[in-house]
Amino acid sequence: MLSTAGFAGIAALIGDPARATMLALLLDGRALTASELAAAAGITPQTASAHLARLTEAGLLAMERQGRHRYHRLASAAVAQMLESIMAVAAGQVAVAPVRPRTGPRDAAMRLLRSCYDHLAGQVAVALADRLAARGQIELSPDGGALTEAGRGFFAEMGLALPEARGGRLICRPCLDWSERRPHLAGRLGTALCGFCLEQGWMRRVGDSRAITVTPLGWQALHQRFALSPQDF
Amino acid sequence: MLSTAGFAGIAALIGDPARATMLALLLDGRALTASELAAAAGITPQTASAHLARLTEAGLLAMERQGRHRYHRLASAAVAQMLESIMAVAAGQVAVAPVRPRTGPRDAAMRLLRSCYDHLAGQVAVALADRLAARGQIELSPDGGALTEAGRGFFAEMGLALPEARGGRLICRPCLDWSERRPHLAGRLGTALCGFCLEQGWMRRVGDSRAITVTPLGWQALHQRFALSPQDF
DNA sequence: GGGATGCTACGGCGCCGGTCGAAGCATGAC
DNA sequence: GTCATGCTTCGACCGGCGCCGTAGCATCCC
Repeated sequence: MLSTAGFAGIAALIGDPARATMLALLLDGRALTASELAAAAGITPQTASAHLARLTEAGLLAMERQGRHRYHRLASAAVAQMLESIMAVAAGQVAVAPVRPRTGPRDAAMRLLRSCYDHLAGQVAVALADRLAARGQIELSPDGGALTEAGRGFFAEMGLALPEARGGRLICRPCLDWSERRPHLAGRLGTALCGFCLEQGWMRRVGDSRAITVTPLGWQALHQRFALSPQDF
Repeated sequence: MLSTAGFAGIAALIGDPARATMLALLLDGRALTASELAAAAGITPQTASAHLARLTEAGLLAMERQGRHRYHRLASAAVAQMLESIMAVAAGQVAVAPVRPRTGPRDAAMRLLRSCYDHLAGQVAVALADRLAARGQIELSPDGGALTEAGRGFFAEMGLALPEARGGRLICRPCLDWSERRPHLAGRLGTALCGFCLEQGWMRRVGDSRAITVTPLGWQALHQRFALSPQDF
């Protein structure tokens, strides 16, 4: 077959626990240094260096040098989507397993709200998508989605600049959440909405994790715009 | 992190060349026996048996016994989509590599038209999607897609029964083609269209490969309905 | 029944690759 | 200049896993 070799090679790269941890850490779209990634994966810098070189060589990561630091990030959205789809399958088989692994408070924050490459994921993100769908502002299915005229007006009134897609239609790609197992907003609309929430000060990244917190101003806005309150979660 | 362990485990399973070959072979959605898969992967039946047991255990494959045969197939569409997304990334890095691996006639047939789990892929499939988009019968983007009113009428006139999605909208998920690097029709519409072409005798599966050929009747229909001719490829 | 076929369980061999220690280069701080 | 920091390269160790041979179990044919 044409691409079986490269196919298995890519998967094998992701298959190593240390590399998988680093890739998962980069899934929020930010760029991290080799040292940070090494510490996160629990390996020495020299080992991480070899891993990062292979990942970059394979086209999964992109690297840019800045002074004596070298920042590594995911090479493309296609890579992020691949990682997400693997996580979705992995989460599915966890659900089959009888043992539900103990989840600490850090995981709780991650499950509530987090960044997913360039958009929002977690309970809040799923709830947002649900509200929009219930109001007929978007239409979602496992296979695709669309923004309705009502939705277009809603976002315009909110002050969110909506990029146009070919054909005059805005696109929202559903992204299967590994914790919720429900689709949420990705695509151009998901990216725009995520950026808007951060710019407006509604949400803030937490430390060096993928977790995101909603600010008091954010809860006010979510309540007003989406009828969502903290006690809903 | 919650799912890093299982995440790497899934990828490691796909990372082995023998298992990757078997999974790629099952990507057309059919169920094959352990012996067939062993022969395709170039390993002995006992080795294949161990591989298949692990893949089934992990929830990637489903197995059903029928007499003294045991048929293995992909466990879900989520698994198929995961494999496709990995192939898309793998194909992308091949394009970066300067060496274009030699492709035989079998690969040529695969590139022209093949099945992709439950829908069509390859040059013909991409051309079909292009025609529909150019006529305004569907709207495609890397993130999602939708069937327009014009498209709904077109398929109804053709005699294709269209399943309804929630919200009254039909969904066509774009699926990035590993050979063409362009989106083609997946989702409910893609599945329905693939089944329709096979039922009408427009296309036929070739042997035990994923390749699909267009019958003379099929070329006639493709010319009439989509203005596509064999010399277009 | 006897024999053939499809598949699986067990044991041992061999090797790929992940790991770290030590050393070598860069870049920046002073 | 001298030193410190961040990262990479090299060499060697070794654990894990893919592989097959042999044997055992289930199913079908005659």
